[in-house]
Amino acid sequence: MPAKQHKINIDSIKVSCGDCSLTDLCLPHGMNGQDMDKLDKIVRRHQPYQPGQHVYRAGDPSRSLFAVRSGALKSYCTTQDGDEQVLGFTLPGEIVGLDGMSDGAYASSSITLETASICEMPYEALEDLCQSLPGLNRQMMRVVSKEITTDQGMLLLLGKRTAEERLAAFLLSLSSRYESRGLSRQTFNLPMSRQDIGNYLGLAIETVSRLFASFQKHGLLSVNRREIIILDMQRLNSMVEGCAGSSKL
Amino acid sequence: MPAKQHKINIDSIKVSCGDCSLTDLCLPHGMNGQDMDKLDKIVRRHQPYQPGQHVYRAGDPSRSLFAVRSGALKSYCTTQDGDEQVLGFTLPGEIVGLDGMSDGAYASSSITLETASICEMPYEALEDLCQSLPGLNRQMMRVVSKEITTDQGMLLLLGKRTAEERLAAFLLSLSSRYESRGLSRQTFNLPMSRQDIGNYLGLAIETVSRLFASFQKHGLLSVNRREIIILDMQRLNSMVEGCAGSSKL
DNA sequence: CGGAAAGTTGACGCGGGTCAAGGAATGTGG
DNA sequence: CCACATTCCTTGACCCGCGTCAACTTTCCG
Repeated sequence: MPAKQHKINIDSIKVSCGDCSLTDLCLPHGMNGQDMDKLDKIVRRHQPYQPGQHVYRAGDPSRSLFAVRSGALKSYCTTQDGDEQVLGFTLPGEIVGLDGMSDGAYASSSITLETASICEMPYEALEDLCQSLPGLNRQMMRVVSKEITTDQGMLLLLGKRTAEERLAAFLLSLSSRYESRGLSRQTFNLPMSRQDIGNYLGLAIETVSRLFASFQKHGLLSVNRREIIILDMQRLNSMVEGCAGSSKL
Repeated sequence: MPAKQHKINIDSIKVSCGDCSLTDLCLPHGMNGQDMDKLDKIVRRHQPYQPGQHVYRAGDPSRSLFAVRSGALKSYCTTQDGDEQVLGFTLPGEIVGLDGMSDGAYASSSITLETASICEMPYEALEDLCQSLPGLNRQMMRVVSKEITTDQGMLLLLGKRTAEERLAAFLLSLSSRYESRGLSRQTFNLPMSRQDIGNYLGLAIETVSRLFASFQKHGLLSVNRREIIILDMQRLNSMVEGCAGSSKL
């Protein structure tokens, strides 16, 4: 079975940055063909990651950024007393590994939640490329800056919002992110467990479960295990009104 | 009075990046004299900001980073329903304005808590300079990346820690940041109000007040309004054991 | 001196955490 | 194919940390 998978996937990953449908979310935004070729050369395309496989771990020497082409990742860090804090989820077209650029090692870990294909971009090569492509430099800054505002939106959520508002904001964030890559914004599958959701939102798993039940009871959602159907986008939106950064959370 | 202040301060701000004692915290880290001169040329040195004066506001077109030379800033954003979320405090040697690089406008506001002298560094000039100084480019990425890991440490704090642990972590963060710029790590003055602390840590102002009283009662601190003396660094540390990113919060 | 802003302290109640028990889906070996 | 275990999720009962409300004190500043 692994052998067969290889064959299939070697084909499917033979894609250049130019062909990738995620361009406007990923780094090459606004590049011309020639520049894209250069970027294309430094990107390493791995065979697909298995579910539960680490992309990198906290403390690993950091050498690359990773762009998700398909699948989903969970970023987290672990405290000394052993428990885990989920920092975020990465969907196709999004980038992880930014937190490794400060001191040579990743500050967090990143693990796949489902089978994923991922592009690796070594820092050094990116840096060199930035020297010749000012546009890339700016785009990288934009990505990093976006990450900061996203995290800050999350701070607001955790500091000021009720459990209900947090879950609503979380669902709307997923919805809009799926929509922006051409998928349905009403219907989608959660790639992560209740455990992960609760951890991420600073809530007990039981609270998450109760809220899903409550949302369903009030006609906001239809929930079946990990399948979500948003029935009343309006009211869901009104619950998080005033929350900044609904973009990615 | 404003006139007099002007005179005093024109003298005190006549300093080049080379002379600045904050070099290893600020951008010029590891630059040679010639490179420093170039950076020096693009830095705009303002006359001191008055307490309560905005450095920039959310929504303003973003053009520059700002390095704090003395004083202290508060960064915050405002929700649609009017309330404020404090995102962080900026001490001398630290930089704000990173969240403006993503889409041409600042996502947060920054205001002085006390009289402050601040260096302004326009993005464009920095970008140009990065083309000729690869070291600066890397250093900027490091600063931005650091900001991300800091915010993520804060997410952990808000998501998983009790009120007690949050305040302890906050005080230790201030302590180590003051120490790293040559001040006492035991004794310092809080530049911010209880209001700001509570807002930042996701706590009610009354809770903050009670915790200060409790810490004092147990011999951890001496608190007198905004003057803090840390009496038992050991035990304070043991309260936040396991929290990541105690560096800046 | 008066009025406002900042900080402290006590009483009370609720949101959501914790504990416990019980489904439902998926995997595993016989 | 079925017993059985395991993981994930749900639901109920209880209770505690911290937010809310309110009264008071202290400091600040004209």
